[in-house]
Amino acid sequence: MDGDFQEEVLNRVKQIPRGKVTIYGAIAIAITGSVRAARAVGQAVAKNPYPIIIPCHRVVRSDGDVGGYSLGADKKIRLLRAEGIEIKGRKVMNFAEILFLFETLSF
DNA sequence: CCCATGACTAATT
DNA sequence: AAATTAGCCATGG
Repeated sequence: MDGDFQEEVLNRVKQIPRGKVTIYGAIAIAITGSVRAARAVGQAVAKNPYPIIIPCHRVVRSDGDVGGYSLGADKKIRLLRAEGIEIKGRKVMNFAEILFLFETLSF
């Protein structure tokens, strides 16, 4: 697909429904086809120009840890809880239940 | 073009 | 189960 990697990332982030989360690796796979670009995805969302508006707080680590946030991890946790997501310590509860993954069109 | 950086991961200890 | 480690990739200097 076209253009800018960061733009692709933000487009995916916008698709994450309220009350759910996805992981960096899932976005990496959706865009590049490999989980290896997960770290680059983190770099991209770190520069998110519109936190909250673009819900990058719904992107967490593969192990269920909330991960980082430009406005601070604690802010990220508050936002997620406000959306009905339960968090214990730094871990997302019911992880598998609320995990959102992207479509893999196979023709 | 080479090098460092980081909101990551998987594997290992 | 928590901490380390090496690997990977898109940026920016």
